[in-house]
Amino acid sequence: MPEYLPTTPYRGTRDFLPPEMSVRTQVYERLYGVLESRGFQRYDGPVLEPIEIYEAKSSREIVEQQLYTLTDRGGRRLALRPEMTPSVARIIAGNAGKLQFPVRWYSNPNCHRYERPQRGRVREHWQINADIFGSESPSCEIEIFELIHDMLGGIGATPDMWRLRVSDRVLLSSILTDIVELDESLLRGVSSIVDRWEKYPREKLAEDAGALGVTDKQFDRLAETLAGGAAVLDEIPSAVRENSQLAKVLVTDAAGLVEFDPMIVRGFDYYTSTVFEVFDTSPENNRSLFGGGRYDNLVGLYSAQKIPGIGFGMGDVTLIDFLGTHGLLPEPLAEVDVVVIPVEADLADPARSVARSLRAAGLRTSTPLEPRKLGKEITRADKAGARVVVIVGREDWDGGSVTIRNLVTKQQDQVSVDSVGAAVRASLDQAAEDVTGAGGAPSS
RNA sequence: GUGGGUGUAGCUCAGUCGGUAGAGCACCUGGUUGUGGUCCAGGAAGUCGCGGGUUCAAGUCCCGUCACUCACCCCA
Repeated sequence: MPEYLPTTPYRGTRDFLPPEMSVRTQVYERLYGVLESRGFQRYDGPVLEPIEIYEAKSSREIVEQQLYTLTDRGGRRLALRPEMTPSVARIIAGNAGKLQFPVRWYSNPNCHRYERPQRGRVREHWQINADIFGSESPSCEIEIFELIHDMLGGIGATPDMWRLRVSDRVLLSSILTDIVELDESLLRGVSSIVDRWEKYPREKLAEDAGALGVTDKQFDRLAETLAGGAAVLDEIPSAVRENSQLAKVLVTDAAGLVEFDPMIVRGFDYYTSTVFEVFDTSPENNRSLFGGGRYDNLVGLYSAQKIPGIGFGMGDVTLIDFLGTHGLLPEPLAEVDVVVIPVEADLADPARSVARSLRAAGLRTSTPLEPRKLGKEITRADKAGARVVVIVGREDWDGGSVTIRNLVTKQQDQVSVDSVGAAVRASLDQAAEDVTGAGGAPSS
């Protein structure tokens, strides 16, 4: 008995068969289209990076528990990238001399984290990253917020399906030190408690805060402040607000793009000001979809230049879950539009010739790779999603014609070889009209 | 790292009181010459997750293990 190797993909990674790949590709292409319509340019980088670029600024959990690491033959310590931001900061720093700042960049890298797979989380995912580098203007925040609206709109989501909640690390620090009157040494620990605020019972939060050294009075003040939401903005000293990118956005028309919410914190250490997170509003998928923020010091790890950045990462797993929850997933694309079927094996050459002219006419066309009975081939063509087959028979061909059969309308016509492209196209258009006419789909 | 659920054909699952495996769908072939979806007939396809134990006998009982999955932790 031979011992076979496993066919399942490595834990937490996925194979994408053509139908799933088609769905993913269609979603991505819409998103790329939106990004490029706003002048974002695509870049890419290596999946392997020196481990140090994560040790410096990513969250501690990522580095200590979730990094895939390896040592190369030269003894260099490397990691599979768990996220793209450190890489893009490195690329920006290394090429700053030839770039015209500010730049708008995007990418769609696969990223790896060693963790336990569950809904919405795997070990390898693809994450669209969109970032702006080289500007401290709050216009960058507005650009990113508008981009998020456009991207979600571009994949069919309506504004009631999601919420864009924003905060600012500068404002949060002020809330914690000026309003709650915490010592600065507690900032990090208490920020983490704020991050978990919605997910835990009050007693648990109080206990954790107490363990850090937060007094009951301070905790109550914190709870009261967070419950007040945006009202806290008025209490924050104006000198602080001048240092907050987000505060500047919130006094413009663009304030309507977001909801200020002091409970938004996010786990990465490198965020310095604006932070934001998009949530699904559906009760069935009530979760954070993606998020990002401003990181003004990350490029500074690589060079003396001060190049601020702001951006976000949108992962494919949560995005596909979101689209599925709201019934927004596109249908997989059919294999081909047309299959050209020779009735006899020795008509394969004519069939390929007809197929070539159909492709020249812009139609996705295939021919059978193995000879089978005509009926079988029509079945296969139908299952492949072709709406038209072209039948190349001996008598027709000798007389300079072929037969086109529309699998949707069942209409069948004999046409001259010269006009086959136009005839198939007309047949496809007719079938499409029949479908939309009968379906009565809403226009929006 | 912690806890729960589930592992039988490609898929969804059944399998009684232990007696060495079934259905539906899908797939392939045929129902005579160049016409699909229905119908009919036939066919192929299973290390019952894996290892051990109990037993004359294990898909079934016991132990272990692995995988998948959901949740926690944390986060995207």
